[in-house]
Amino acid sequence: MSRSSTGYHHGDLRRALLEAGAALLEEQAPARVSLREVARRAGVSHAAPYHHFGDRGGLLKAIGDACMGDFLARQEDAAAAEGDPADRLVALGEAYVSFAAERPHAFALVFDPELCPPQDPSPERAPLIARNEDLLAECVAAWLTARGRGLEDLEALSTAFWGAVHGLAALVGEGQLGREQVAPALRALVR
Amino acid sequence: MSRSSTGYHHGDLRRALLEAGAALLEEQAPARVSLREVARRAGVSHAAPYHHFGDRGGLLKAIGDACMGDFLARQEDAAAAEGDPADRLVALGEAYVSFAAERPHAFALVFDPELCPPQDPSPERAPLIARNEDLLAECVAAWLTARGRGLEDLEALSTAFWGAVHGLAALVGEGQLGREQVAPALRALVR
DNA sequence: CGTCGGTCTTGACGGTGTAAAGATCCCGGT
DNA sequence: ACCGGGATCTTTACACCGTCAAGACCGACG
Repeated sequence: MSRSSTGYHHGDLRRALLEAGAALLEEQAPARVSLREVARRAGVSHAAPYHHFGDRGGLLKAIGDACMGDFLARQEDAAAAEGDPADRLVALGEAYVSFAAERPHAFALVFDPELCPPQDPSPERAPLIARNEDLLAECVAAWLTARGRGLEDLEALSTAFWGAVHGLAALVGEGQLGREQVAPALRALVR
Repeated sequence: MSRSSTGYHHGDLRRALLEAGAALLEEQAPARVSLREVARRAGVSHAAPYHHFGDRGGLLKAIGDACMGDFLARQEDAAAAEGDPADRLVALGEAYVSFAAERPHAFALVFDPELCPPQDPSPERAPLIARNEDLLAECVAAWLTARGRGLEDLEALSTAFWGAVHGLAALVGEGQLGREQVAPALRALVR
């Protein structure tokens, strides 16, 4: 079960399909990545993917899990920086937005409710979501205490900040906003 | 060119297709509304739509224009209410979000960059967009002056508020957020 | 009354997702 | 050593989709 392709049996088809699908996703929107094209790029027949992922949704969901990992990793890098809590919050937001700007289709996939249903996420994805929520709440809490405010509004402010950051990211990813408009908006938000 | 369907010539096919498409959009995501199903529901052959809309994208774009009209109308109703500028801002946001919650597929269509490109919007849509931006800026400006602040941050704060409201709407429409989480978040935002 | 142009239908093509059946190969038990 | 079972991959087939080309139909205008 190694990497050698012995002709008939591929050896590592699952990974190859995931990579081909991810590559395709960088070029086209999730709705446009087709099972058959992914199989074509992986050099196998169009029905081969069915053994590893139940159907098209399964493949896209698995790709979405990988994208979610990248997405979280970028946010953690940004939030790991030292500095003023307000700057950290802005950095987290800019990381969120920059992912959506640079990989709009991956971003769209991660939040596609049909492909990646937020209810009962995959076992691989659930911890990433939890970690992301913790990261957000932690940054907001640090910002609150740095401003001498209590934590009674933590939840409301966390979802508000998530909303703001997610909205800016979506608008940039959809081409409604220029990327240069994001930083001023974020700075205005954290006062 | 009236409403009678004389058997062969429909008489008002364009409107009928728009209505059938809009109805289908209430049930399914934009990616899943098919030209053929719309034609089926309108009682015509599968190629009939091509005379009125160039292709599938044309039909979806026209439906999207209508949805944008509904969307703007709802925001204007909300912002027309009297009261504290902060409350007006919250009301505008809740109208924005409630549209996304009640008609998630219409909301998704309006902001779909492939179907409804934000660059060179249709002549029917452009004034709606402009009106919407004015409405937002006006509400934010009133809120700013009510709080005794100058208007130097108007643009940044307008896009920040747009982002927040759009993000909350998207997250609710995608099922990531419960609708009951929105109002507290909005109130926390306007302080 | 004829014919002309717009409206709608029919039929075809290539692409898609999916299911069923067949081919091929690896692996474990004898 | 071998051979049989099960996993992997291919082939074939079907229904649906968007799109195009050709034809049928009808209203309107000469």
